[in-house]
Amino acid sequence: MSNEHNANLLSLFSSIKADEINDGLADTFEGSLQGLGFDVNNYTYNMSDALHALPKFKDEDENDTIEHASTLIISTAEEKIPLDYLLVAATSAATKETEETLTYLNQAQSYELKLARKDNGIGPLQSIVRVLFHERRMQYSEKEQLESWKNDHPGRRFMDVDVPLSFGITDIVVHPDVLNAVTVHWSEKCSLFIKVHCISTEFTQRKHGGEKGVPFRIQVETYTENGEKILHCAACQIKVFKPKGADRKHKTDREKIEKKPESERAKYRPVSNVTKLVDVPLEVVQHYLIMNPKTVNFELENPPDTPSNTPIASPSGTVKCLTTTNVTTTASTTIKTISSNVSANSTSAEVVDWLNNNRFSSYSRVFENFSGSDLLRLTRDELIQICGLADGIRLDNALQVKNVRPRLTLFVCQETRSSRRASEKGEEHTITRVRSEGSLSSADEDTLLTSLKFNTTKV
Amino acid sequence: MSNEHNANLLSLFSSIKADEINDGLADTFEGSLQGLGFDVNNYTYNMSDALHALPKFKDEDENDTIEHASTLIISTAEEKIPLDYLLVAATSAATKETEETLTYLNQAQSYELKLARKDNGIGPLQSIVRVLFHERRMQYSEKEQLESWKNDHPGRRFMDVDVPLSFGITDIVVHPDVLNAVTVHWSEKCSLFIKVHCISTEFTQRKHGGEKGVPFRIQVETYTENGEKILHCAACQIKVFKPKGADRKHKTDREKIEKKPESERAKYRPVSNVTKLVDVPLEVVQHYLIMNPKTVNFELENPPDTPSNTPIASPSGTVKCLTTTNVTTTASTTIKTISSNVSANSTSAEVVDWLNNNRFSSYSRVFENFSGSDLLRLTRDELIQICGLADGIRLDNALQVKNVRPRLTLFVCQETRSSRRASEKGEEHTITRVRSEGSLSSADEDTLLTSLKFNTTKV
DNA sequence: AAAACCGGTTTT
DNA sequence: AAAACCGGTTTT
Repeated sequence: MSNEHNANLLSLFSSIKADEINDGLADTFEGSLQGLGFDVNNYTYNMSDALHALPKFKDEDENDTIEHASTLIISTAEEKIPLDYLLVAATSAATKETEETLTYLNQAQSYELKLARKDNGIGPLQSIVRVLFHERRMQYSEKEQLESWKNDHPGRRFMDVDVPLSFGITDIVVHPDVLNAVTVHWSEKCSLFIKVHCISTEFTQRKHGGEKGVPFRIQVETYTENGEKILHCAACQIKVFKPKGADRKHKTDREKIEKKPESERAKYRPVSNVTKLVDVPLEVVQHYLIMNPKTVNFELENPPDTPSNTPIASPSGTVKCLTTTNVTTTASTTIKTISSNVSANSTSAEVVDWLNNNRFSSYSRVFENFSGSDLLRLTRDELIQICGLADGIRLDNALQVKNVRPRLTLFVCQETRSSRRASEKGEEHTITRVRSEGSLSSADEDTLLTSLKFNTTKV
Repeated sequence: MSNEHNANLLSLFSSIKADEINDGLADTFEGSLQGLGFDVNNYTYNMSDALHALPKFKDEDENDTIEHASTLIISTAEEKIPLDYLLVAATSAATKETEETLTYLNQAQSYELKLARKDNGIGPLQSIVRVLFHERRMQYSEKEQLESWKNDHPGRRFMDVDVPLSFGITDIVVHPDVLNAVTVHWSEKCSLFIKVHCISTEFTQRKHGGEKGVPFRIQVETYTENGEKILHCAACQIKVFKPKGADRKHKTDREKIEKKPESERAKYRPVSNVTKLVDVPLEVVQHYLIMNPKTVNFELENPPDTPSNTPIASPSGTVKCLTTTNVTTTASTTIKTISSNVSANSTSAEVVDWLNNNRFSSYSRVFENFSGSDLLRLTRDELIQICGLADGIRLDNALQVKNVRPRLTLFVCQETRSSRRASEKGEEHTITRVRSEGSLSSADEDTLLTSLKFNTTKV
């Protein structure tokens, strides 16, 4: 709750020598974090590289001890709020005990992600579910990778939530500019069904077969209801294959392990039908911010129990959001582009008016005899055929948006098709209210801005 | 020699019903052509589809007999000028006797292509060596495929001749706009060492591993010295793999065949260390012209011995080039862009002048202290680093051109680097004169225009 | 759904 | 240079 101690973690990092982290810290970490299933080297390398990337990093500070950093990370591994995230998908048989778990997913297939709270002390929560690159190397170029993927898959998202299947959620928020994350509001426990659309081989260098796919991670961060403070974070490593690819990979993994002698086999993790997301120390979450120079800070609750004489360890150190202005501006611009809308009751004259008012005037002749329902009946692919790729997608998106709240940076996910699908299946769900109207508090807005800052440099 | 009978083969094709060719003609052909190693169905399908593509094709002409076409093709299979082309690369073990030979090549590796004349009756020859798509489907979109490949590989050619290794050639002509063919002049016999840079998987639909690569063909056409008349044509099917891929493919083919029972194995072709190019009836060569509506006719010698009452079979029927004007105009435009040139003796002032006069003025400051030899010493990659991809390649190309003959559509290949490489190796070659000066007769020009018309719609 | 194929890539 | 790996694709 306290904002008075704005300790900037960057100032700590600038006092640690990178080589010392690489050489000595990994060993120190390993014993403490291995039980959590972390690839410790991954994090230390990340941090080392992040330090190199920082403009203010100074080699002459090498006299400082590394105890600070060590204390920092280990201390925050203690959980203050017990939360559990479980991905219902099997782990690979080919990962050793010393390695992080690896879970194979099929592209666009729905997998259940269970979020559960194990205490009763606090109110409703909101969680951000992200698909990130698992490797430092890729995280550095995340913005470019996302941008390039966006160009190759116009109108597509990195990940989606299968809303009709999901339950226990009071709200779900999908920002159209943040392709790799969604925010869900929930209370006691909930199940999200997530679909990942990007596949691991799309980010390899040559994009030809034969290359190992790039690993992603699914990361869940949980914040207080107002989104002001991060409470908890956990993640698991995944690889995403073309449909059926995950099954085949599981099979070849099994065959590979079965061929090994018993002594070798003992080194591997037992396969599990579900993947438990492993806690990420909240300081490590900072790492993703460091990756991106324009998204510097975020707010922390339960700060590290570090001695108060270290640069970072102000007892309740919270870091206030900084550069929110640009984000808000850009987002509200986006909103304007799809402000009013066509309904199934619209006449053809109203359709033409709407087209003209929404920069689709070059298509008003094409659609001059279309009623609202005629237009709404067109599929995305048909719209693309008629209007071309870019405008077709834009028109489809515009037609799907039901209500738009001005001045708000959030968008509603396209519930119509999903809901229809759900009722066809006759499935029952607990509250799966999709937020489509009403206003948000400024606190809500802050939370999403935090979300934006994690994953994009310019929105 | 006679130009008086300008029988247009297209007029014949428009009188044949496509279905009849598909249904009956293949059988008729098979016996006659199988000995030549042709995939007869391939040609008949090609022709059938070509007919469908012709605007003037008329279904009501179905009363015409198919005898004409049958006679036409078989009669021209008789060789009038005995020529032999041999590609020194092994055939696949996995092709059946009923199938055409298939030869695997590694990308960018030099393979010897031996051209030999078996008579002494005629003067010097010129041959066009092309890399084409083997399949009808791909041939239809050849222009688009080439264009797209060009964009993905700026400054690269489909195929090249390794000039230092080659011998017996009196001249070699590489047109910068025709990426998939070269013209060589020779007399008795010669050996070209050809390198193919495009690989078969680059033209599959998804470009991911797992897809069978698209087959190409190497086709050699030989013309009279003045290039006016085609004497002979032969081809072989190839697949091009990334380096070493051909060797691996040969190995897996062998393993695949060895697993089969003897009865099955008998159906396969014996492997050969060399690939003999199989004669293509000259009328079939027309097929490639039909593929492309803008490149209609070419000149024929030794016309088919068909009855004179058929539309096509004028006894010495030659077809005169038609739409040469566009080609010539465009080509001479190209020439202007690299008209004057920098020599090793140029002063830095002359270099700047040249840059300014050749639309490189934005780089004249960068190179203001470069003498001609300084500039010429830069590698292609260095030029790209300095000027960016497009201009770097353009500058490299411009600098490599030694002499430019105005009004001529031919360009000299870049002999400097190759020659240097050759002398380093200390290899001996017979006359490998690269044409770099002097003028060409208008007959030469005609030949190359023919070349152009085969492979490009707009030059 | 499972198995085989395919050819680029990486390892040995 | 040869063998194994990799994961998308095609066949069964």
